[in-house]
Amino acid sequence: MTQALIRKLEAFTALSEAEKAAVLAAPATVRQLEAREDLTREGDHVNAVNVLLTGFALRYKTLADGRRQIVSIIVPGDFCDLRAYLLGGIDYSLAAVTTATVGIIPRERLDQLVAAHPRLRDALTWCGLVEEAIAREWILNVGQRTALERAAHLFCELFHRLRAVGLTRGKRCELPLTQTELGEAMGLSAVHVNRTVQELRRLGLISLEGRELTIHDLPMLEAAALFSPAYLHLAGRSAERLQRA
Amino acid sequence: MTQALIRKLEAFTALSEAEKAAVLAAPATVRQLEAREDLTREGDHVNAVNVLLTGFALRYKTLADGRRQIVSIIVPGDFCDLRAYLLGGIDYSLAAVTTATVGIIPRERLDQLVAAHPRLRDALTWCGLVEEAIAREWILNVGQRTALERAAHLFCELFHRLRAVGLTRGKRCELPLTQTELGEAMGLSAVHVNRTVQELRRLGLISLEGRELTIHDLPMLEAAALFSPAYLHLAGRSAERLQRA
DNA sequence: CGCCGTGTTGACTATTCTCAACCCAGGTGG
DNA sequence: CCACCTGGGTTGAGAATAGTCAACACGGCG
Repeated sequence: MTQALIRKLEAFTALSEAEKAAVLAAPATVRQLEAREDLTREGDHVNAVNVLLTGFALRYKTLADGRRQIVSIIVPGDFCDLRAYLLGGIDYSLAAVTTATVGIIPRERLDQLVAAHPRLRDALTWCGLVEEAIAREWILNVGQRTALERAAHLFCELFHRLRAVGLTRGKRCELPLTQTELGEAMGLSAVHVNRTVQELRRLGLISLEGRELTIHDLPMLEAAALFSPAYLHLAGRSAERLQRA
Repeated sequence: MTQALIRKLEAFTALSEAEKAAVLAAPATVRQLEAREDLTREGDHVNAVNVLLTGFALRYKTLADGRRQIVSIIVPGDFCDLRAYLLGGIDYSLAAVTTATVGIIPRERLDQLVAAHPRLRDALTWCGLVEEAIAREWILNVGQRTALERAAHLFCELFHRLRAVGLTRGKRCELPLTQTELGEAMGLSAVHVNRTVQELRRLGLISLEGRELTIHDLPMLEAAALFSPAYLHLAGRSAERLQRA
């Protein structure tokens, strides 16, 4: 069930069988989330680390008057709150989009894990760095890209991330967000998202129907998005490259 | 010279004299940067960790056609590239705004440091989490806030962060960014920044002249910005609170 | 059968951008 | 010592992107 996580970690470094087994065994319990259910609210304090196993989730922040911004999309294999137990209180909320399952790794268990398998510590740190890199790209996205570029970019990112954990089928992948939610992720109104998506369809770049995204021409979509996958750091095995150096 | 860093870390946990001494001694060398000089470029690979000791710096990303987005403002005590040696290549560039000095901590030295003082490892991880929290708030900023709110928010954040490391004098602090740069940080054009700053002045909330920012009424400015300092995680000593729990 | 959530469309508005000009202070070279 | 040049800040006018409001369509579910 933590397959996706292992697959992701292996983009950083090859894992031994013992390490893989340790990761697989890490979650003490698994929790089921209903669609729309909150896992965490702003201000909560956590003492475990949650890994998303199946489904989609959103990390979001709200303003006092209700405006909401989605600050990350969480897909299987992603951590919901890596190391967040070090913070006094969490600064975001986290909600499931679809029904979802999360693996709960208690803090002590994580400590044991990295003590027993030192390379996993680096792997987890790397996960945090990638998350941060994605956040930076999102700042660029909302700050500089036009609506069309923004939407195209979001679709490219999601597709690459899902492909990295084996959740694409050919040119297709799941995309269970409503247009309102897509708008909250891109800093656009729902109406404008609708028109923008239609434009991408009209250009023959994508189809989006029934919670499923089809990318007809990924290179073209990437060009339209000014997308370059480097920031996802999935290109492979940076740990190994380091060793050789 | 790493005073600011120590001060910041102490917002997470009280440090022993030995730990403070270790942090002070961490930088193997100090490098001087000219105003506008790049420390890092997209794609670079680093094998050390740089701490900003004096001056201001910017982390930024660019689009193929030249659009530029500043993704973080780095003030004394902040890391320029914490743990970035784990990445295959860096996904951002980093430039000094003013003349600046950075302390260079080689990777091995950092490893020794956290091995000798385990609590410092958590402190550094905490720094990374705070950085990430700031990035999330910036997504919210560009995604949802109006131009006026955005500018007010940026000023509030900077003031709080500088105050935390002892770099404010009463209601004043340095702010050496040009209006063009402020625009690149907020996703606004330089012209619009100008009009927005004037509006904040007209409201009597701030003065901004000669690279110096004065906040006449911080509570009012915070209200105008929908600012709440929780995300900066400076409220103190989360490590201690954890222990008591 | 009717309701609700989501997607779609049109008409109008408004925030923000672009372009272009101008000002001013500080630094440089003659 | 002064002329000039440059980088930043400021202003105005017009254009464009994106937002708002309101209505309607459609499908699934109670």
